[in-house]
Amino acid sequence: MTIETQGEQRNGQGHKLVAASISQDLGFLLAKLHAAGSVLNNRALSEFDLKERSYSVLILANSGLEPTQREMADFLSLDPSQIVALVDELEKRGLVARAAGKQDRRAKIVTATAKGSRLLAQAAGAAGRAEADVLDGLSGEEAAQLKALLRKALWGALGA
Amino acid sequence: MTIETQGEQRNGQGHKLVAASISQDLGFLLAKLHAAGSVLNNRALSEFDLKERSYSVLILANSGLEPTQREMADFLSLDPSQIVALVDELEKRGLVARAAGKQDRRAKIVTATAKGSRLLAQAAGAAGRAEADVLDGLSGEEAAQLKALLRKALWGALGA
DNA sequence: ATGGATAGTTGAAAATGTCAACGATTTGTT
DNA sequence: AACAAATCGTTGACATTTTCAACTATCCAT
Repeated sequence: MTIETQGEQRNGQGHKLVAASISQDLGFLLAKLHAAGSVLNNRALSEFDLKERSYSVLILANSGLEPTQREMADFLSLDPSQIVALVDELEKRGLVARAAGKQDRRAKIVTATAKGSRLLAQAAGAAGRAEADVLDGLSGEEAAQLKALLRKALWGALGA
Repeated sequence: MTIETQGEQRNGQGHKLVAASISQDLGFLLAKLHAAGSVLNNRALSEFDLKERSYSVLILANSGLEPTQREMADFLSLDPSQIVALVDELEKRGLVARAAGKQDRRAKIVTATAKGSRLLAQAAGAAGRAEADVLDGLSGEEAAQLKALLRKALWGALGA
C-alpha cells in the first residue's frame, strides 16, 4: 500500500486531499483501508474461486467451533439470508457440510470437509500475503499493534 | 461499542466465534469495525439528512482545497458516477456548488456554500460523538494511536 | 490540427443489502 | 399437557449500491 493507494497516484505524489479534515475521521480511515485491502484480498482469493465472504465462512466452518448459521451471521455482520447463499455455494462445491444442531434441531451447524480444509490452507497463504501488502508501510510491531487495537475496540481488552 | 457489538450479544457474553482465527485477519477486523461504526455514523447523520457518503463529500467541499469531482472519487475510493449523484443531491439542497476548473474546464470544482458549511459544523459534532462511541473501549491515547496507524498504513509516515 | 487521453455525465446490468413471510422447532406459561 | 411466543433457516421481493460501457467536451502531445 502506501506507495500508491488505489489509483490516486494520478499526479505522482500522494493525494492533495489527504490534508482535508476527513483524514482524521475514523470511519473514513476504516472504509478506505478496508476498500484498498478488499481489492488485494479478493484478487488473491480469486485463484481459489473464493471471495472475502466465502473465505470468512470457510474459516469459521473450519474453526472447530461448530458455528450455526445464525452465529456466523451475527459474527460476520451479515443478514442470515446471505449466509444461506454463501453456505449453499460452498456446500455445492463440497467444501463445507451442514448438520442439524445437537440440542436445537432448527439450527444448522456448518463444518468444513477435508477438501474444504485443504483449500483453506492454501487460500490462507495467499490472503496472508495480501494482508502483508496492505500493511507494507508499517513495521511488524506496528502491524500487530494496529490489529490489537482493532480487536480491543470491537471486543474490549479480553477479546481474542 | 465493546459492550454489545451489533446484535451478537445473543447469549449474554461476547461471541464464542471470537476465538476463530479470522479474528486475527486484518480485513475482517476492518470490515467489522467499519460496519459497526457505519450504523452509528449514519444514525447520527440522519438528523441532518446526510449519510456517510454525502457527509464525506461535504467535508471535502468545505476543506478549502477546491477538489474536483475526480479527485473526490479517487480519494473516497468511489466511482466518478457516484460522486455525480452525491454532488447532484447536495447541490439541489443548496449545500454545495459546482464551478468550472480554472486551468481545466472539463473539471468541476465542488465547494460548500455558507449553508453547507453551517450544516457541516453541526453534523460534525454528531459524527464526532458517534466516533467516540465506537472507540468507547479504547483510552484516548489508544484511539489516537489507532488512527495514526491507519493513516500510516494508507499514506506512510508522512500522511496527514 | 489531429489523435489520444481525461473529466463529467448518463444509463443499463450485476451484485448486495434489507426485509417480510413461512414451516419447523424450541421455549416459556399456564 | 397444551398453548403462545420466539427463534432458525429459507425463500422471494424489493431497494440500494457497484460496476461498466458509452458519450460529449475539453485538454495535451506531437
